[in-house]
Amino acid sequence: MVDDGHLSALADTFRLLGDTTRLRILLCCLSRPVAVGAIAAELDLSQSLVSHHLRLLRAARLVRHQRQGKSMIYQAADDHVRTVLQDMVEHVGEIAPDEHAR
Amino acid sequence: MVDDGHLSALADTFRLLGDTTRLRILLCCLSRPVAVGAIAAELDLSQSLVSHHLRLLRAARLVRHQRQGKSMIYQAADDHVRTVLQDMVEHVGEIAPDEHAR
DNA sequence: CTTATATATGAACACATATTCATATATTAA
DNA sequence: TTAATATATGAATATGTGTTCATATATAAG
Repeated sequence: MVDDGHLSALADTFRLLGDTTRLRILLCCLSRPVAVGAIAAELDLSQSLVSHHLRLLRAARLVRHQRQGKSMIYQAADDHVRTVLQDMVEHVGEIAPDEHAR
Repeated sequence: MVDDGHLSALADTFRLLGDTTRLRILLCCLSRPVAVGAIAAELDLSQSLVSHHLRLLRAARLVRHQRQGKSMIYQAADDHVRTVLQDMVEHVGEIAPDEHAR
């Protein structure tokens, strides 16, 4: 399923989603383009912190950005990203009362 | 999409997949049940390390296990886990030549 | 019982990284 | 040009965590 070449890239991408702050940032721009400052304001985070995280999300192609005047507009890269998030949300949401005797 | 209550659980689960060793372990038992020792042997890892990682994967319900004699047999929890992995593999595999033309 | 095998666990260390602070870069307006 | 606004970046630090080693627990056989 995964060759060694893609293994570290795969882990890198998952690890980026493994931080609540980055997750919030990604979720914040999941369905619409948002400026850096707006993300910081909405999530009550420092501009610097948001920018640092967006840089990492950008490097993993989880978000894309474009300049709009003085602002930089970020949004989730594609539906693929949304699908991964949605699937994991469903996994986490599953309650396992008897740990599934499958 | 995600309430605050599930946010940390979501991040925790992603973070677990963000380590190459844990990913290899999970991939190793993705399509069939495998004993701890067999995983360690196949991936050339110490038994202790594999057990530590399996404990974490278990806590996140990414794998399930059952005793079989002296061995503990582990396998991926369900198809949901496989779907998440498959989706992310596809994301990582996407080469974006035009993405750089900005 | 003892012995062997398989797995789990606690502690310690080494390394990675999220956050803050200060500062740099870029764009727009005057 | 200068000033204001928006974002990016480098350094330092504090916290988190993957790994190793030693040891404990559990099952099976003699």
